[in-house]
Amino acid sequence: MPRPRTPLLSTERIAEAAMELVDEGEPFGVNAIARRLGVTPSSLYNHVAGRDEIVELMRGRLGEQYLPPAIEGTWDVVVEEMLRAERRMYAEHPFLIPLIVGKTITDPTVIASYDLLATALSGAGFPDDDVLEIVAILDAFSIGFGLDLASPDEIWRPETPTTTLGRLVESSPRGAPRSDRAFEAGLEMLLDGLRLRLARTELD
Amino acid sequence: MPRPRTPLLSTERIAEAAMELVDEGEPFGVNAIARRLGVTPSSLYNHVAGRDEIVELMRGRLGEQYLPPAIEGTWDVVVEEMLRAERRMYAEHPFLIPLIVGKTITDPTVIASYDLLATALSGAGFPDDDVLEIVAILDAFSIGFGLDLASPDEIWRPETPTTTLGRLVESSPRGAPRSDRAFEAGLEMLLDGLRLRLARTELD
DNA sequence: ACCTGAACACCGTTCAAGT
DNA sequence: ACCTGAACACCGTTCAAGT
Repeated sequence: MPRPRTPLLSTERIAEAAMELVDEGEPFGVNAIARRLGVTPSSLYNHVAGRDEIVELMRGRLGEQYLPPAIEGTWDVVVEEMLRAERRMYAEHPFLIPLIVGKTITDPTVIASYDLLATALSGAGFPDDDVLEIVAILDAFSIGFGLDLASPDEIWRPETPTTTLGRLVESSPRGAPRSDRAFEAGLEMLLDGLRLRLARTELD
Repeated sequence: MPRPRTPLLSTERIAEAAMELVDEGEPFGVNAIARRLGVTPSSLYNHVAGRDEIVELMRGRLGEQYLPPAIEGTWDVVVEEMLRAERRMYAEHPFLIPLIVGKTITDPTVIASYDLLATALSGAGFPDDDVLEIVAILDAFSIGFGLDLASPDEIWRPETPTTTLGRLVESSPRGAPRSDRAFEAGLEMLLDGLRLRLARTELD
């Protein structure tokens, strides 16, 4: 069945199938996507350059869904809203995180949201030299807590005796609730820290 | 050359070859390790259970090299020393990070260092329910900034016009120096935030 | 323009065979 | 006990052939 009159594939259909795979926690790959679409792996190469481009397609797709194109309010509201949006995104699609980690970001929607953040920080009075550094901090924060969500329920498996860790691992909440509490506490620290930093900057 | 009188392999030699591969940024895998050791891939399975166990071997190896078995000082000194140790570890072996991310930690040395941290926090007066949450924050911080080191030099590649990001990406420092500055700033925020949190706890 | 099928160079893992 | 070599079920990617 070569060259159907109406195309079987498109970047959208490929991205959609890829996201389904990722959300179900299935192993992600070109072959698996092709299987899900009832098509041969080589067919995909008529629409995308390869595996990496499919990952970037997913990043963009989620960016459109979750990241606000504009935010009203002071710089700290922008930071908070953006981090909460990323948090929701990662919480609802945790398995995407290991795939996008360490890949150059090119998707326009996602670039635009980093730009929004950088513009807000710059406008608030953070020196140019500090802005990208702060964006890096925010990113580390976001990715770090995102990975916390993607982690196995059992992060530590002590096989030797411990004085504190073992006891806590037994008794403490696991999974999403613990991670959410940690995120909230971390977010508060981060915002306080940034406000303090801006106040110090303004003293100069 | 089957069954040499003195074994060609051992977990140590395997871990060593694996680390060499990772540090050189070469693709990591069972086959590549075997090639480097001048041996058949299947030989490795006489010493390790598979790829995942080799990754955990590397984690343990680095833990022994970098993580202090004990730290003198107050809880915040413990936190700072531990994070700096992890930072050095990740900075000198950035390509390991994507491999260990999201894998259950079993290595005794690494478990012991998390235990050290948990014991210090618990002894300082942080409530039991908060300790693992804080450890999760520290971990997110550490991994987040570690990944920042493992990232490509070019994190963002704007292909559409931006108001602020593009300009900053052109002019700002890249790579390790930017990441180091961000780490230091983040560490300070984190420690201030935790001290504040403890002070609040002690008011109750 | 868009899909198939064969082919290529890889993976990680298992297992019988050899000493 | 420890290594080899063949085998298996996968990968991602390329490319000629077909309409």
